[in-house]
Amino acid sequence: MSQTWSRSSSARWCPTPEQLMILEEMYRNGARTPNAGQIQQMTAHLSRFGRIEGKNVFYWFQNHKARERQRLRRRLIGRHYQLLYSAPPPPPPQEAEWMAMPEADDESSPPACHGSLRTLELFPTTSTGGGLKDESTPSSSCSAN
Amino acid sequence: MSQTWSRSSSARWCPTPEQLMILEEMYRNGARTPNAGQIQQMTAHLSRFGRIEGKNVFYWFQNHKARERQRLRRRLIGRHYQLLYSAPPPPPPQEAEWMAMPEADDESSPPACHGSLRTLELFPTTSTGGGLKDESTPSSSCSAN
DNA sequence: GCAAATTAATGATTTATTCAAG
DNA sequence: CTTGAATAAATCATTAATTTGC
Repeated sequence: MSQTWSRSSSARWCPTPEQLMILEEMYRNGARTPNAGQIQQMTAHLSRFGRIEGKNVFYWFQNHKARERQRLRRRLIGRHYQLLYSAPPPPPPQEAEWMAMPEADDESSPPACHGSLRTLELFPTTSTGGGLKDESTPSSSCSAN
Repeated sequence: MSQTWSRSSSARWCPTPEQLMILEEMYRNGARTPNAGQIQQMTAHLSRFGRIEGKNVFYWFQNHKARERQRLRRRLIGRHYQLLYSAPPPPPPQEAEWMAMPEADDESSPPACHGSLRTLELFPTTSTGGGLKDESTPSSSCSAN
């Protein structure tokens, strides 16, 4: 798409310092994925400092968020886990009854860190709810939704 | 409580990048609520990359599923509140109205900087409701950063 | 000091997910 | 099982920094 924007219109929006400042401020204040209404307002106000459209604001937040995350991720990947084993059986049951858990909470380990690898081998995990046999799993056959 | 998990050995399982990747891959492949047999297999394979127990796998799936759901739910409800006409051409090149997002927030958890916030004057919500207009300062000097 | 070449940032598009509805 | 809604991730493309040679 070599759009020969011979015209003067910049091919793409270029934020003015003021706009950028405001955007960053909003981001710092928690704005992460503004909705249509918010974007409209933001755009309306930002346009006082230069030409800007809603999509620019939308994209800006998308990119900013994604890249911020990306950077964190990269800096964080330097961390090697491998803390080794921790034998003591935590509060939960052993591997024989844990399946009995009716309701697992929803706050324990935030799967945060990601790694970088691109080769996984999965065995046919057919979750057809009948493929495998559950040996000891007593009651509660947690039926998937 | 009784156990004084000194430091080191994290009291709770901490997935290695490889394990996390494999788990996510399995999730993507459809595994949502693996049964005992499946969990055993998964655990067996995952243990090649670090210490892990069946309950860890079980909990991981429970939490992952629950969080995905929660996240989506949040988006949808946020949308429901002001989903009047929000058209969705954010990605598309066409410029019209763009999208509608849930609400501002984050889950990626930026390092910190949340605590005290500051009274950011997010523009007085004056022109609320339609005053969409962007145009002013045609050629803005692109110079930021 | 400047201009071409190279690299780094970052705006804009496309693609792949997710869960929920029908 | 298929489709709808809405991203976020991955990718493309263009602008700005910088590096280099003169």
